[in-house]
Amino acid sequence: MTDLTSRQKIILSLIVHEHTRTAQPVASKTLIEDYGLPISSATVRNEMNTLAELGLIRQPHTSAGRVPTEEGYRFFVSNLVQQTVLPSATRNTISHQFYQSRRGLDHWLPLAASVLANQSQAVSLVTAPHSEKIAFKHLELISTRGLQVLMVLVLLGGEIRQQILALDEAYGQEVLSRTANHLNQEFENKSLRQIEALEPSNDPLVQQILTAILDQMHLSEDLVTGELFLDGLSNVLSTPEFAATNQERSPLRLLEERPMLNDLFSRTVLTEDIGGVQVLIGGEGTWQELRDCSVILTRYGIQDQLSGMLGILGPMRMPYGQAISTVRFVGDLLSDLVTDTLIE
Amino acid sequence: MTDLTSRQKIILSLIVHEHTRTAQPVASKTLIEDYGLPISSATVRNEMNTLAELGLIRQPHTSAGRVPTEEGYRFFVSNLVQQTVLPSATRNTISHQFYQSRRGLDHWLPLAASVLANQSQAVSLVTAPHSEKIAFKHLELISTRGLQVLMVLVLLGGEIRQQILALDEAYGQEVLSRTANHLNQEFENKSLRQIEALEPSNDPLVQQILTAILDQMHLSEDLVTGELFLDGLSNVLSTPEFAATNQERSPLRLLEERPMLNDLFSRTVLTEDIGGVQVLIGGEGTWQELRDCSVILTRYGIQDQLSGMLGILGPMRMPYGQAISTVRFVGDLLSDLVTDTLIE
DNA sequence: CTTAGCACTCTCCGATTGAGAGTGCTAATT
DNA sequence: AATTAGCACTCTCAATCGGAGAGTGCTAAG
Repeated sequence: MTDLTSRQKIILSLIVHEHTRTAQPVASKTLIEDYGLPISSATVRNEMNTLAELGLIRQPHTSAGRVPTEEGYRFFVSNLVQQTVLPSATRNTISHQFYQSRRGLDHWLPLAASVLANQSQAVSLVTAPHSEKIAFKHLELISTRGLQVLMVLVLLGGEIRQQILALDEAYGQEVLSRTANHLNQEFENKSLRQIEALEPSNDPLVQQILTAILDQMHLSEDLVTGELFLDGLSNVLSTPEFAATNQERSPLRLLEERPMLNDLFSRTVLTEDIGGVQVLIGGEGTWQELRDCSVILTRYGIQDQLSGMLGILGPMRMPYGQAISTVRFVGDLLSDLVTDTLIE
Repeated sequence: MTDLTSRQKIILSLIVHEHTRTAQPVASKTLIEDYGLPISSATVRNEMNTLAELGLIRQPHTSAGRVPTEEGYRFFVSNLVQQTVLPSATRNTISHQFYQSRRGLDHWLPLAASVLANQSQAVSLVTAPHSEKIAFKHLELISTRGLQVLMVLVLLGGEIRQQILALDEAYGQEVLSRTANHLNQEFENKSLRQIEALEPSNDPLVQQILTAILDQMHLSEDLVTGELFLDGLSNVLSTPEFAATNQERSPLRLLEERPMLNDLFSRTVLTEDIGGVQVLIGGEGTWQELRDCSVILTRYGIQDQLSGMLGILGPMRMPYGQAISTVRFVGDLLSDLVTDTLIE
């Protein structure tokens, strides 16, 4: 598939670049004039014909300029895109924002979304990191009033889940604390499966709490529950690709449908895989809504322990080089932060 | 201001109703044909002239039908809107969703947003409830590794805040638990101000933790940090009022700007106040972006203790009766739930 | 005060037109 | 064999025009 002459590659790159800039079909004359190609427009047109036969570019209509096809973008991203290095000033500014602020994912995740959106001028998505293996870390029972007890459950990895329990019987804070401590010793670092396998207790209080703990751990197992941070919606509202001309078919709809998003995230086999950064171009036949869009995703965190997804969604006509670099950079940054603050 | 004849009120109501339905200017003939008014179109036109002089309706251009003005909608909402009662089937369905699911705000809030969005076919906003007075409830220190400690802070009202502390010196879980218990006894139910007023401890560990606690309590004081749940974006993407024709001026932009949102929420003096539900029509001169939109808001929770905001944002042309009822219903529902599970 | 009647105005839609952009093809050149 | 100049051709886009239709405002009669 790499059997393009170097001149054809240059021309394809230029078409992609120019079309990204102007959103217009690219004329042969534009290329030689604006980019100073040392050949004539007729030659460019001949090459364009070849590229069109290969399905990499197309004409919106006879006698118009050329536009990259989905395939064309794919070829470009796989073979031609040059990773831009973010200017060190930009990198420093971004890092600084993360390291100066209070430590904690609750700040970092929205911040990551914000940075991604601003840098890429697209929509950004960041999911909260999620443990591969759910395991118990710490339990706390806090008496509130009447039969109500606030249960705070900390999982390995640092995920915190809370629930209000309505107990069958009133217990003092004294008893609750003792029970919690007892369970803390018994369960520490045990996985969901291990806890499930333990034989049930006779104590009704323990039984009730155990049920709640298992409930919460099961919930935490589902990706669906994880928090999702979005930003940059306003960046794309005005672009034609996101306009809701085609009623109800706007790509933004995807962002509100958790099942679809999880599907998107869990798609491990993506067509383009650039050093951990995955590029999904034009919905890859699966997502109608993304026909004119691209998604750039990466996983961050710690392999097999605590990881999340982060990426951007923008028009297919997108500065891929910069976008990929930005996603990678922010991903690496978050990975470092997560590693530093891992609860184990 | 209520000095309209009853016939004028009927005509205004019908114009509002019809325009809400069709989004088109309303002709005099339409009113008598579709709504069976026992008068002629000429009479209707005369009345329309009066209404136009009062600034309640206007013509987009000479010889077109009439459209309600901002003032017209305001008059309608203040004087004419009839609160529809949600069908009991609908009410039951909604209640059921809340009461069947696991108890906990983390489920209820997104659910409320989803219900509001579906019912109103507009964008919904729900903020997490927030304590008026920040006060300490419970502290937990969990040793993780090295110098790192996970601090979990429960505030009165049930808000949970977590932070990872990097201590100066390594302490065992033993010491941490003792310290936490000690602070729990000393601080229980104390407000931020009271804790600030206490004289500092000599223990360096306590000092460091106290700093973190106060930091977190201060953060919790800012509305800005509260979580915000949105839903129903796709409901309005295709409506002209939300289209980003006027670049960067889409009402949806507001939803990404926390300062603006807080401003909106904190605006206590709203022009229309219907039994706790506030209706903001056309941005009220303050929000340019909302020129063609309306916001229906209400506060839920427990007065002076733990409360949040919830509401919808839709086109000015909106079925106010139903929208107001829905907002009120969901607000009351959440208030009940919050009251039931209050941490005190 | 209400209404029938009618002229008037303004929008909307389709058809028409001309200019301009950009191509494809052919024949000449390197 | 590859490149290029030249030119006719095609298609879009924007502007213009005109007629149909919707809806009003006004006047005069009931």
